[in-house]
Amino acid sequence: MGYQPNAIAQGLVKKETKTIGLIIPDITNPFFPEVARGIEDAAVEAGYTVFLCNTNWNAEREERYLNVLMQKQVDGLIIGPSSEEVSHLGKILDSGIKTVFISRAINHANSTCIIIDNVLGAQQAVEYLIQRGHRKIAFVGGREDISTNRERLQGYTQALSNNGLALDESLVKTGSFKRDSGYFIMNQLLKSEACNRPTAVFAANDLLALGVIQAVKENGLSIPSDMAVVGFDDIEFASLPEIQLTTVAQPKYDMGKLAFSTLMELMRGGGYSSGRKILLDPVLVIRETG
Amino acid sequence: MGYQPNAIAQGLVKKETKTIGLIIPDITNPFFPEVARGIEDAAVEAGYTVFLCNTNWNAEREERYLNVLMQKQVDGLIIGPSSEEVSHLGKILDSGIKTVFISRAINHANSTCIIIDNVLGAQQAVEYLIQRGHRKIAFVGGREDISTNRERLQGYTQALSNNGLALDESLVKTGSFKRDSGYFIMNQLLKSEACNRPTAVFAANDLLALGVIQAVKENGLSIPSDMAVVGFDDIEFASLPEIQLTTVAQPKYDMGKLAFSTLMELMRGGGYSSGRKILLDPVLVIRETG
DNA sequence: TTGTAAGCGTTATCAG
DNA sequence: CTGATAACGCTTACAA
Repeated sequence: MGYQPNAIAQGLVKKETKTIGLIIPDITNPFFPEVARGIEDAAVEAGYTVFLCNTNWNAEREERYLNVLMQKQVDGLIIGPSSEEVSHLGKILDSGIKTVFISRAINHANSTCIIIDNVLGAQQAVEYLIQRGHRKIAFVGGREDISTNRERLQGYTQALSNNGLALDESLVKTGSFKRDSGYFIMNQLLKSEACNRPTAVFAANDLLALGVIQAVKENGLSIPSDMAVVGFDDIEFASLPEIQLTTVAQPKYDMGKLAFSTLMELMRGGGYSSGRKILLDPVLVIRETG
Repeated sequence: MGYQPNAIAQGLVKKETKTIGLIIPDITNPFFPEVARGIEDAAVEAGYTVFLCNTNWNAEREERYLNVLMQKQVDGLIIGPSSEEVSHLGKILDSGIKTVFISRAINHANSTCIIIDNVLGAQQAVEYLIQRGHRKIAFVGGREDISTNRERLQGYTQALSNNGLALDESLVKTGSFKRDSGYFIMNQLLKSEACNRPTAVFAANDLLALGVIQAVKENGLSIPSDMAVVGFDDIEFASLPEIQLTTVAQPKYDMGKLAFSTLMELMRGGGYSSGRKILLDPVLVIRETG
């Protein structure tokens, strides 16, 4: 007869809200909506509502969302951390609220996280480039303080040294994980004498790669003959016929599903899964830009 | 001293949760993240937390989210409806919860909504195509039962009749608002005899246009000489140098900000803004596909 | 089986 | 001005 139970009062007594919070750094990067969809599909199926919060790579905003969600007694949290500044994140862990980290680990002993093997992925990408004959390969990265970036950089340097190539610091540039940053960095890289220029670029994500490609084309060079470009993530647009970006694919949607089921285990009290690090395998998708 | 007020108990007595719900049909379509960001930025500034829910164009899921959000006593709701089936939406309005509809109006007397003039936008796009000499222009639409689609179709037919062109039913096709749907429809359209083929396509959104373009290219035709394509929305990827999609732009981010400030007015009890329909102006962005 | 009372963590009100 | 207390709407446990 039109009666709606009041979930607030319910939550007060049951100490369970059938609600989880999802915090991501950039809803505008197609990578995150894809994992969010995986999480949401799994959550809906299990009777949960997910509250998606976007921090815009802003640590303050992240902390604020964290507090609000905790106050609101969400039963669990899935966080794609926007910084390595773990002081506020550590507080969460210690407060006992069930949390799963995605896409990047944080420095906390028993944090549960689901990440991709960034080192391996980057290494595969760069080794592929080397195989194709490239010797001067640039690294165009995102934010320096983000582990994702550090790990992909590590894979890059590892691939170089595995193949007896020296690391040229002038070919390593970082900015933010956005398209305009890739565009800006690549334009800088192209300013140097033609003989010192890289012949290939490994970009730390697809958005950066898209910016790199734009800069390359605007400078009258063609891809991949003058400049090979490889990205990371395999967002949907990477497969467009006009783009055909060679990139390291992450299982985005499945990562989301896995994140929720792992959180579910945690919430059900399966303490054994706490502190678990789940490492997923990347796969290099070869298309036409590199 | 580490004390966190319990927002649940607070909400119970204060009947205010400093929380709003945002329901959108497809987080995977870059159009929505962009408006969500506008909403979120405005909300955070005003001390609100926004709970983003993605219905996947699924009316059942929409209703479910609606109920949960109502139970949770969100102070307000911003909804991008995923269907015109307003029975459950009407219930919401009648329950008195402050609501702003975005991107499509619903059939309810005093609903407040922020929409773009779809008829005008489509008309501009198609008239541009006619101006460029096209006589056989196809309409590739999204879901038939969505007003957005109907209105854009209406603009299309209006542009034709304004210019003394007959409406050819065989050139009007609808599916869903996704890329694969555009791809599928265009392939069908290209099956007909070359002489009956359209020379231009107006797609009801950019995702569809991207699918159309893919089909056209795979059939060995070039754009825009063999087939001109115009989209709708102006998502970020439309401006990529490889894409350069001609499209009808919507002020996505500002639409989000406006949606929140309008909701704020409603929540503050400014009854005068209830039932208001805010109609935004589209602008045709001419690039290289048409 | 049906009904009543206690308590969840706040805030707001009303005596003192 | 301060400190005790009712009330918010529900669930659950226990008594009738």
